[in-house]
Amino acid sequence: MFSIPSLYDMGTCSDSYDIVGMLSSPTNSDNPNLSPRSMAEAKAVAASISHKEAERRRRKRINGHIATLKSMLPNTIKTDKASLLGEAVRRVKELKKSAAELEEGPSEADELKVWQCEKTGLMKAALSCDDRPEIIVDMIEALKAAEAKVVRAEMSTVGGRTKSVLWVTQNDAGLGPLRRALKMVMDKSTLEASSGQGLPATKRPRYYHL
Amino acid sequence: MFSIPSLYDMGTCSDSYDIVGMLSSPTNSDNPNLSPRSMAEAKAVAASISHKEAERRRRKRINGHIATLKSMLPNTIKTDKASLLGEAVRRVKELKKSAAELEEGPSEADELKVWQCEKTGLMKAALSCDDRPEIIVDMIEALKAAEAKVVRAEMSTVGGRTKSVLWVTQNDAGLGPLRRALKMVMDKSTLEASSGQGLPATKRPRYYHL
DNA sequence: CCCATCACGTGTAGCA
DNA sequence: TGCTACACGTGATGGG
Repeated sequence: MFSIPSLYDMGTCSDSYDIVGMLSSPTNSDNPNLSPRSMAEAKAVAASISHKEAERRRRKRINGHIATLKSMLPNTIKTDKASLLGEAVRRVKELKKSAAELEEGPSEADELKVWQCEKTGLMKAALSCDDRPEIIVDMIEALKAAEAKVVRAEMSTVGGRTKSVLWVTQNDAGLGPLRRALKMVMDKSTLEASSGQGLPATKRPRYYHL
Repeated sequence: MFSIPSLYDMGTCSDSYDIVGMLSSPTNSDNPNLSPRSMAEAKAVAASISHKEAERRRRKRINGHIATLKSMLPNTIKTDKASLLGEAVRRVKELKKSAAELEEGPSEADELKVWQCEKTGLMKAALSCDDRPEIIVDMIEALKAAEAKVVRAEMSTVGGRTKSVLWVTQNDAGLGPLRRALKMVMDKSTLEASSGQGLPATKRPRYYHL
């Protein structure tokens, strides 16, 4: 199978012991006419040490990165190299998830999701629909009517679409009212988009657009 | 790229040529009266095997984590193990920075920063001040006056304080008007906080609070 | 060719 | 003493 006889059979275990002696004694690099045997061996030795040092450098690079990695995520316990990399994996995964949550922008289709974040205990809501100037005010009013206290919000608008992600403090009312309130906001947005500007005159002429 | 498991992973290629033989042939663990020489050697061999396999497992753990790391950050070029870890460092640093930008919550002191994001080309603004119900409406009006189109916003409120981070499309007006507009919003917030509710009656009685 | 990278086995130091 | 984790040197392999 993996027979590699040619190379090593001859050299037979001259792995390293005598080479140190060769390294210092002959030193015939400048002298061209010398035993080709020792010349070849000297070359081999030089290659070996070069290889050794290269590998050393490589290890230093890797371990250096691992060290900085460990310094920047205060894992404290489990200073284990493997566990540390596991932690790094966790962090990067976390990053990708939270970044994808909103940064990916509003979705093409209208969407409303309301759920409970078991990590923080807060209620969370994500809503994407057509953008319009007063949507923020409508959202504020809807949230007030649902007695929902928003503790954090992220929103983005691109290409006439908008997406909002809300963190709401838990209250006894639960998810239902929050979902209904936001659904009304979303539906109003789609309605106004389909019918050509059908708001009578009761609307405040002032535009609130973030 | 790396990881050529084919050769050694399976039982193939009995890495330890004679040891397996030693392992099975003497089998003197139960026999007390035997050459103590060979017993000691057998123990040593067993220890060596155990050690070897343990190290193998450790390597597999580390490389496994590195593999998942590489799979989840599509670095494409530079599949190098060291460079990969460098990329991971970059990503985690990025995460910590963007997370610290707002998630750390509003600062204790009033603060307004307006700058240019060279990465996205957008103008960015971060503002933290006392919270009040109509601050969002005020911000909207101020931004409209400054002709600033907000393309993304993150805001959080905790303990009566609020912090907002805004991404604004670049316009010829530049950073100045944007800064001035937001400064007025911030100053109004601090003013109302110091004087006990000093708004006349011109204010809309309705509260807009996200 | 040489160079860079990898997986491997081993020596060794801390810890139960 | 056994176990765990680490750094080291070495053979093999693939790409300029």
